[in-house]
Amino acid sequence: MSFRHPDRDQIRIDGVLSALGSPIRLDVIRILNSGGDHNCTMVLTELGLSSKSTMTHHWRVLRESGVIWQRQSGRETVLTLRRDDLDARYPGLIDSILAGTDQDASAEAARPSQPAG
Amino acid sequence: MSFRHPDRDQIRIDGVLSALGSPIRLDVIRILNSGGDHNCTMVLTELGLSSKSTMTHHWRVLRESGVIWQRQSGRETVLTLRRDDLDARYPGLIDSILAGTDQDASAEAARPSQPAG
DNA sequence: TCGAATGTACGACTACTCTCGTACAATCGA
DNA sequence: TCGATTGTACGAGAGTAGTCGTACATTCGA
Repeated sequence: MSFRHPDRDQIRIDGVLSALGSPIRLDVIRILNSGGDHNCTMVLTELGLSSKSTMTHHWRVLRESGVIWQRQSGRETVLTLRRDDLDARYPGLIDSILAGTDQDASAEAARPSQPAG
Repeated sequence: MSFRHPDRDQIRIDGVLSALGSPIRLDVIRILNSGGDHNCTMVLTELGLSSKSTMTHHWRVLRESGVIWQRQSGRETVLTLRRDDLDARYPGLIDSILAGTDQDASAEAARPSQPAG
C-alpha cells in the first residue's frame, strides 16, 4: 500500500479549505491535533462512526489535499496532521480553524432554543 | 429583492471553509477585500467570466455561509466582505486565507513548469 | 414611456461527493 | 498455519454543486 501525498509546495489553499469544509473532517483534524498516534479505527471509534469504507474516502480527501500524512505501519495506517507543512505554508490558518470549531461550539451552546443543537 | 443572511452567531466554520474551498470564490473575496464598492458585474468583469446566472449561484453560497453581504442599491447589488463579523468570530482566519492565496501564487511561479518536475 | 442595464429565478445537464455493502489483501498472534 | 484485525478497492445509489441559457422583474436615463 503506497499513498500519494502532495509535496509541501504542491499544497493549495482551495484544496485545504475544501477538505476542511466538512464537519466530519474538521472533527478528524481536531482529534489528530490532540496529539499521539492514531490509526483509522481509533478515529472512527472516537467519532462514533461505523463505516470503514466511508472513512477511507475521507482519508483520501484529507491526504490528497495535503492535510494529513497516511503511513502504513504493519497492518495499521497511522494518521498524522501535517502541521509543520501547513503552518509553514499558511501561518496561523490551522490554529484559527481549530479555534473556530471551539468558537462554533460556544455559539451553539449560547444560542437558546435551537432544536437539535 | 431581499437576501437571507445569517446572523454573526449563526455563521459556522465548516460553511465558511466550504464556501472558500473554491478558486473562483477565493478570487471573489480577494477582489472584495481590496476595498471599495463592488457590484456583481464589476467582479464578473474582473474575473473575466461571462455568465451572470453562474455568479448568482456563487453569491448565494458566499452569502448564506456568512462570508459576504449582498445589498440591493437601485438596480445594482452591492457586495461586501463581512470582515468585521468574520474577524470577530474567527480571528486571523481571513487574513491567513488571503495570505494563502498569495503564497500559492508564489509556489506556482516557483515550481518549474509542469512535467519536468 | 421606452429601451438599456442589472441581476435573480428556474430548469436542465454534467460531474462530483458522500455513503454503504461486499470483496479482498496484508499482517499479527496463537 | 489459521483466524482475527486492519483498512483499501470497487461499484452502486442518492444527493449536491457548478455551469449555462432563457425568462423575467426592477430601476435608471433619455
